[in-house]
Amino acid sequence: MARTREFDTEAAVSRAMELFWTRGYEATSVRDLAQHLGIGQGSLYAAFGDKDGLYRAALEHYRTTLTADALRSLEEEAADVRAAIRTLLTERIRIAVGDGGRGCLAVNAACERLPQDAATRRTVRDMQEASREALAELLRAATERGEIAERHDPHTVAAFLVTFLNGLLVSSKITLDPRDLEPLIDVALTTLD
Amino acid sequence: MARTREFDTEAAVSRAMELFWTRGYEATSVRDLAQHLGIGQGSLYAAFGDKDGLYRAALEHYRTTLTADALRSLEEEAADVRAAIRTLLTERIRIAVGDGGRGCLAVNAACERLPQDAATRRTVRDMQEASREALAELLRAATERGEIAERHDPHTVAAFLVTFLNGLLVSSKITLDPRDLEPLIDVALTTLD
DNA sequence: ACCTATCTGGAACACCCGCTCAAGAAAAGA
DNA sequence: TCTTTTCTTGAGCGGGTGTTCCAGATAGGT
Repeated sequence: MARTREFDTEAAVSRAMELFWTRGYEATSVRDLAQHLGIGQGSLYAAFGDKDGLYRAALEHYRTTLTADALRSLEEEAADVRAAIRTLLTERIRIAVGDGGRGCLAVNAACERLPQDAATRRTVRDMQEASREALAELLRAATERGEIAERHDPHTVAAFLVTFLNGLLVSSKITLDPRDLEPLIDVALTTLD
Repeated sequence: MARTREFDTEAAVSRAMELFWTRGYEATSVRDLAQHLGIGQGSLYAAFGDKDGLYRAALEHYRTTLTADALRSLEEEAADVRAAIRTLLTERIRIAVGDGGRGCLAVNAACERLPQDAATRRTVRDMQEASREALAELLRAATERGEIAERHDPHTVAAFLVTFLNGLLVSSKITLDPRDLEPLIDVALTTLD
């Protein structure tokens, strides 16, 4: 009864995410996007409303893929918190130095679009709170097992780790060599002793 | 022999810095800038070359004013490293949450303009290396006095603190309430025990 | 008081932006 | 096969961009 959409929406969002990630929001034009996604501008607007709509879809895509990766990574090493956290942070650095130092889309979004864009603030805050809570639960369990010291509240340590990760993701854009950053993880992990 | 410039260049750079700081590079138009500085666009281009030139001048102004503040702050509490570092980080948070969460111009610059802009990468890297070295020297002296433990190399701890500060400056844009962030400083400072 | 060099604001330029719209193409039901 | 509906592309719209240029103003040297 009607013509079907020719392009895969999720694949398009994924490609848009790549572009926004390395170039930022303002520096990426709708023409660049349409060309990169392999569709016309009309299709883009029909599917996503406007440039900002596509950006939010990209940010949401980033959240889900990253969350999935992180959860998988954490479950693999549930036995050793330190190892689990080290793996998590190391992996995030590895991703962030890619493409000449693209960093983290969420951190980039916060830096470029805040304080003006309230929607971005909410999205990023939600992402970080989810990470914080997952880490807090991990730390709480490890404290119960006696694996780490009790000098700090698990929630506070979790918040510390999330903020430290923000820092690593910024530094990844400046430094590019993971070997300069990885030793900092060891320092951060001594807060668990 | 010639007409003299009517506006104070440094004051103009300072006001440009304010605008770039809260809005970012791309989202700030040359017309906005000229109006905010109270000069015509012709004068702006005569004095700074182009938009990017004014941005670099603003970033340089940021570096000098911030460095001056930081050095003054550090010298005041040279007797107690922990207090000195806590004061430094607290003060930076206080500035970063201002204006609805403007963050740090250097961190914002890195996030918005890297990896494309090599000049910005160099400037920001230099700023951070200077901070790192100042902190490393502070930590080295404190280690000699037996004030902090020797489990980590001072240079590594200094790099850790700079990266952690990057994280705080990002989190300041998202969270806005210093009281949510200050406890994280205590966690970070336990790396010195 | 005149001349010259540099300043001044703002109009004008070419270009690119985000976005819309019209005309044609493709799929599914009659 | 014809119709209907939604897809497709790309030209076009109004407006904003970074930048240039010009006519007038203002200072100091002669």
